[in-house]
Amino acid sequence: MEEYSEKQLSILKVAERLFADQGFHGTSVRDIAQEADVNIAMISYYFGSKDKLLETIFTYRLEASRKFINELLENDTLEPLDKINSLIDRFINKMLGEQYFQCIMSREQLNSQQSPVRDLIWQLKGEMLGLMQPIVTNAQEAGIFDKDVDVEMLMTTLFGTIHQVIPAQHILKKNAPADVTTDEEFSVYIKNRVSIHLKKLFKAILTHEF
Amino acid sequence: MEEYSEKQLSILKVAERLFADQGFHGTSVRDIAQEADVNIAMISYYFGSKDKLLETIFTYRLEASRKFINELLENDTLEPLDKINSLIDRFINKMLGEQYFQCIMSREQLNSQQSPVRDLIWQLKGEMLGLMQPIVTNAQEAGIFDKDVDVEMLMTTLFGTIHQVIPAQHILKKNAPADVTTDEEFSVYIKNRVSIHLKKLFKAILTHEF
DNA sequence: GTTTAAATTAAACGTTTGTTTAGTTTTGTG
DNA sequence: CACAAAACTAAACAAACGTTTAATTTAAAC
Repeated sequence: MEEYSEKQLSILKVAERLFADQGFHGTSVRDIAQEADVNIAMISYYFGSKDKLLETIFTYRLEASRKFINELLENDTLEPLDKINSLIDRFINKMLGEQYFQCIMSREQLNSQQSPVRDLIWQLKGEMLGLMQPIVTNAQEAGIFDKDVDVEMLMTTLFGTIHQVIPAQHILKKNAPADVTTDEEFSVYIKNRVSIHLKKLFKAILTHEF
Repeated sequence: MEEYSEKQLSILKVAERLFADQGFHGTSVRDIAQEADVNIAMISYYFGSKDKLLETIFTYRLEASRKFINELLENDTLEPLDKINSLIDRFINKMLGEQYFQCIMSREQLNSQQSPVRDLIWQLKGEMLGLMQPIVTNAQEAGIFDKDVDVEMLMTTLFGTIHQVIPAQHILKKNAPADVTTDEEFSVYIKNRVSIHLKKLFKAILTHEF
């Protein structure tokens, strides 16, 4: 784990935003350099290449995701459903808190030809499945959760819903209550709405209660 | 609605696949021309430009989607839940049957700067919400569905789950039963698995039954 | 068979791409 | 101050990009 200078962090931040908004190939290093207010050559100088820059963003973000997963594992005192609910809220907060990166992930996971970045994505997804699976299995054996649950599909729904909410925010903003005006208010509003929705979904499927 | 020659259709087909696999900016017109076995100049000759080519793919596919929606509206004799189930199955079949195009949609809906293509996507999504909303509302008034349902989020989950399944198929293929070997068998298997999952989800949320 | 339009081609167009070079400035150290 | 290493810059690089041109072949109509 390296440390990055302010300038490097500025490049990473700008690159993440532009890659999210316009795609990797839709963003030129000149765009990045201009918005980050650095010389073009600095990007190669710091990160080696444009590809390596993307990889740097990924290792940087995914390292944080690993920490995030390990923190989730420590909450071992909660009831199974509370554990699931806590997990849902944390996922929503994490993913909506790094929307630019999640956009890049959405894009990169679609690439057919395998790449270092693509491999990292699916490896992490596997780890997240491995996080939820035992919680569900244990609760099933304790007779708390329904036996007949497709956990892999449930995770797909969790990620899919959040990944779908991110680009849909323009639309959701229009239909939001009138008292939601600022960006911060909307952020709270949308997180809460997704949270309620997903918790209801999971509870219904896992416990057959409402 | 125009008719396209075999050569034009060949270009459209190849372009759709490559745009899905590598992204729009990640695919060059030379790539498309080579794989479609036509001269590079033919793409501009037929479609005007690379951008127009993408737009052509969209108008072509979205026209079919409109027909698809109208067909759904005709099934007016079914019970509300059967109507929802039919809708789920048709969506799964449609979207998994045109996976390349759905990949392109997944990518393009992430673009921040508005474009003809982006507008078309969200317009269609609005229409699909408008398709499901009355079904749910009517059943709610008849006391068949739960009053407290976030239909917009439910649609988000529907699309999100299917859009997430598409790139996850490599992984899901590994964990598939041993008797699923051919591509056709896997296609049936995965459609069925998603169908069961989503129907269960919708039934639980809408009717509080299992 | 001749003529006219459409289809097709190879080559070239001017940009833009990511990257590198060679030179300059800044920084830190003895 | 002197000096070496790091940081930074403007310019140039070759390659790839989407598009157009001008010439040629094919097809259709009379």
